Order: sequence, then C-alpha cells, then structure tokens
Amino acid sequence: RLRKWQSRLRVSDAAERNLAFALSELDRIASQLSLPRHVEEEAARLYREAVRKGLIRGRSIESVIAACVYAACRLLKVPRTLDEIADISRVDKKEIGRSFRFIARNLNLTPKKLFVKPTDYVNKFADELGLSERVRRRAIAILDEAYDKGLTSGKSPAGLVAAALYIAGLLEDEKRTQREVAEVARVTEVTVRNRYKELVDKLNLKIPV
Amino acid sequence: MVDMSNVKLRIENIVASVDLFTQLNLEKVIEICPNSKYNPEEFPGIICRFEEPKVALLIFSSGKLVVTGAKSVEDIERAVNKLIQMLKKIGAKFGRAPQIDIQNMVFSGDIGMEFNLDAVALSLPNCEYEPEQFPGVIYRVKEPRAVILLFSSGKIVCSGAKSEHDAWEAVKKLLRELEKYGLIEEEEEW
DNA sequence: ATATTACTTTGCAAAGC
DNA sequence: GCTTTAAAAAGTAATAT
Repeated sequence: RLRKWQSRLRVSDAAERNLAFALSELDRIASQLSLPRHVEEEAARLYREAVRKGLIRGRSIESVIAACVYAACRLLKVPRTLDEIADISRVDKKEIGRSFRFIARNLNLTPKKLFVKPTDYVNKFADELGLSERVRRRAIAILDEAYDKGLTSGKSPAGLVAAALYIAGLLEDEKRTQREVAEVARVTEVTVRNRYKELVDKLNLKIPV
Repeated sequence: MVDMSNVKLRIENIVASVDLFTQLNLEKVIEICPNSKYNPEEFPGIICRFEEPKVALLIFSSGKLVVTGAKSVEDIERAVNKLIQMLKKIGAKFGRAPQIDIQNMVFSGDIGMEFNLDAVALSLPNCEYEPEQFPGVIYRVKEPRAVILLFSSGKIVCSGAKSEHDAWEAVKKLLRELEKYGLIEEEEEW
C-alpha cells in the first residue's frame, strides 16, 4: 500500500518533471521564434493532449514539443517553416516531421484544419523581403492561376510561393534575387528556378528583360 | 460499381521470410556466397545478392532468411532453391521443404486520371497530405491492410499487401472512397 | 546553370543491441 | 527504437561539371 503510493508519487513526479521540461522547451522555442502568446498556448494544449493520449511513447519530448509548435502554427495560420523550428531544436527536421504527422493523425488534425493559405506565406516572405502590396497581389494572382491549371498539386507550397514572389518582383520592378527568395522560403535556388520555369511556361508569363 | 478498367498495377518488389529449418554456420556460408557481405557488428545476417533471379537475401544463423527485391513469387522460390543447392555443398542438411511466407508486396500503378490533391485531402477521410514533406497523399486501407500513395498524376504506389488480390482490393476501396466524395469525375473543375 | 546522385514517404521480416 | 535489404511514385536537396 505504502509502496504503491510511493510509486504513484514517483510516477506523477516524473510526469510533472517531464511536463515542466516540455513547457520550458516550448517557452524557449516560442520566444526564439517570436511566436504570439496564443500560439504558444495552443502548442501547450496540444502537448498536454498528446501526453494524455500516450502519444509520447517512443518519441523524444523535444521532437513532440517541436511538432506541437509546428502544428499550432498551422492551426492558427501563423506561417512558420518546419526548417525554422528545426534550426533551434535539438532534434532534426526528419524526426520533427515524423512526430508532427503522428500527432496530427492521433489528435485528429485533418489536412483541412492544418491548411494554411498560400496568401499567408506570401505575406510572411514578402515582409522579410520588404516587398510591396502590389507585388504580393501579383504573386497571389499567379498562384491562383497556377492552382486553377493544376500546377500546384504535390509541390512544396514554400517553393511555389518563393517562385511566385520572384516572378511578381520582376513584373512589378521590385526584383529580389532567386537567392533571396529561396533563403526566406527555406528552399534551394534550384527549386525556385524549377517552379519559376514551369510557371512562366505554363502561364505564358512575359518577363521583362 | 467502380470502374477499374483503366487501373494498372505492377509488382515492383516482394519481401518474404523463409525458414530453412537448419542452423547455419555463417562463417562457412560466407565462403560460398560470391557477392556477399557479413559484418556481425552492424547486422547479424549475411547480405547476399543473386543476379538470377535478381534478389537480395539476408541469411541468418537460425536458418531463417529474408528475400527481397523479387518481382514474382516464383523468383523467391527459385532463389531459395538456388541457395539450398549452394548450402548443400558445404554440408548443410535439409530435412524438410522450406517454409516461405510473403510478408509484403509493393506495387506501382496508375489510376488513369489526374488529381487535385488539395481537394482529395480536404474530402477523403483518414488521409495524410503534407506536400512540404512528401508529394503524395497517404491513404491507409484497413481491410485488406495496405497503404496507398496517391500522386497528382494519378500514379500510385501500394505497399503492405500480402497478395496481388489484396492490392487490387485495397485500390478498389480507395477508388470507392474517391468516388463517394466526388473526387473521381473531376476534369476541369480544380 | 544543369546533370547526376541521393534522399523523403509507404510496407515487412530477420537477430541482436 | 535501431541496424540491413528491395522497389516505385514525384518532389526537393546536395554535389559535380
């Protein structure tokens, strides 16, 4: 009886210590990414729910916390690339991605709930690139047309947005280099180039020389 | 009824576990396997490749094997018999026929129609789609157990099935779901 | 800037750490 | 959990020329 209580106390002790560690890790990530309070709170909620459902087994607390941060950003439409989160996490991008897909499956975070409009990424990247409202609208128009023509399925949203901003910059005379857009979107220049070529070709865009 | 007339499936890989019911001395076996590798430190089995039939075999001291890379069940049987003939030369005794269990079959295929994966992911229950990490929709079929990767081109990969029949059944279930949620007849309305 | 090679995802067994 | 093996899909990434 007493032993039972002691082991229960030990278990709850460990659980509390783990939760404290998880929340401090969440705090660290949230502050480094300058995440709004409500996103951090949502990530904490997701984490507690994941613990309640026993989804941490076999996964590191750090990868699950990072996954919850990414999920919260997606749910609340606060654009953050997985790369940005992986940069400041101790676990690699691959592991965070696995944990993210696992909690998404088990916490019923459907693709619909997780969907972030390309517009949100356009604004985030455009902010970092200092691009005008006109360029943003042009990029969104390009993305809409690309979607209608079936050019976006299976492609990296970040790569598509990067290429659209690159093109819109050229068309609106606010050029940013492929290197610059690739850097903010966290994709390679080759990806920007590939998306650029396809969009220019299939949407018959005339790029000023 | 779902129209499967335009659907194609091709076997790409078959994984089987085999029991030879004989203990093996891997140090001796390694001598008679031409292109093989054996590093007990990193992996407990011998990794052996046959060119005909083209398969890879993992040979364990327990007399159990894993045969991968086969394009047909017959390839696996031929590979196992070939290995048995080789093992007989180093004195291995075989009291009974080997037991071969197909564990996994991988198919590539085509549904014959393009898909807007955003639309699929929005309506198809229990599917995953993270284009930032992988270009296909991941759909898990419970019965028969299998997983199908669906790409925007309409090409698919089906894995986890234990037979060709199961793979076709799994694909049929996916098509029924796609049809049920109005994702089949789309042509221009992306 | 392009070509090649490599890695992402899915499924599974084997024996041992 | 990990280690090793196989193969496809289509995308992205890393490295070579």
